[in-house]
Amino acid sequence: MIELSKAEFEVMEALWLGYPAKSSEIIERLSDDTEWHEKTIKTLLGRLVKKQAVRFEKEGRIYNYRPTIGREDYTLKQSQNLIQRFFSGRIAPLVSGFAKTEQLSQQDINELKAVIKEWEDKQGK
Amino acid sequence: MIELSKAEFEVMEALWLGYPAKSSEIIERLSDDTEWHEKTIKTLLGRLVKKQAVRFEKEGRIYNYRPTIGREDYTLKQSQNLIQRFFSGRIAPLVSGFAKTEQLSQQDINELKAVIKEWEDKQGK
DNA sequence: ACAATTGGACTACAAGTGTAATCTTAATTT
DNA sequence: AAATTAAGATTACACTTGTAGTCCAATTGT
Repeated sequence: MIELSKAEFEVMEALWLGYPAKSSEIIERLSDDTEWHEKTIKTLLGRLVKKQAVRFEKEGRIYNYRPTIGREDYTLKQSQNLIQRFFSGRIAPLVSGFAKTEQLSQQDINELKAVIKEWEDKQGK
Repeated sequence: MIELSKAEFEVMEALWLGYPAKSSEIIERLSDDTEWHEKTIKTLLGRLVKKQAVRFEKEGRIYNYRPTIGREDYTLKQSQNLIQRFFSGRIAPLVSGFAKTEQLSQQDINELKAVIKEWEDKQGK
């Protein structure tokens, strides 16, 4: 599985916002959130290509980048990994921890209920 | 906040199992799960002390180590951090992802329901 | 008492990461 | 056309991480 550093993930976030995208566009998008130098972002793009998290097509001397992995896939796998390491793969202890520290809103509860209902409907049939 | 590398976390796991503990005990505990050389574990312990995740009292020329941070605290904070970065701080999308990939068992569902009930009871009153 | 072992301190070293700067070449500005 | 700018490639450099090895002093075994 492809592993991304924090900084690399930030660049992926910018790319996931819309692609294909030129480096100038990615730099532009990131300028809202970070103070990174243009050169830094280019370096990170290069590393992402090397890791095969990103590929590109040349258009003249400019590259059009696009992700090779989906945000959903990546974040879910990383989450599963963390939950495996920290909570032996069970998710309830994590939610319970959130509840204890007042991190759960009514909206979260509603959403969780919806997820549960969906799961039960699928099982039922 | 104290940041631990994966290997460092493994050592913390061994220490959290029981403390204070001498390095020989920690090495013994880790020998069940890993192939690490004794020297490797000593190095990691040293780094943990430097990071102040662990402290020790001397007993003669031997050190008795103990954690300065709790497992619960650490894992919850790291989880919150990940959920913040990946899901804008909302937990339902994560649970939903688990559901979609068949990672949710009946037991998980029951536990989640219990967490929800507890939350609601606390709110209600 | 001397040798071997053990605990901890210090050193090592490659790969990964954050954060660019420099070099080369092509495009754009004046 | 000459100068400046911009894209990408290459190089840099300190810090972290994984994974030990070496050195020294104390302890233990014989």
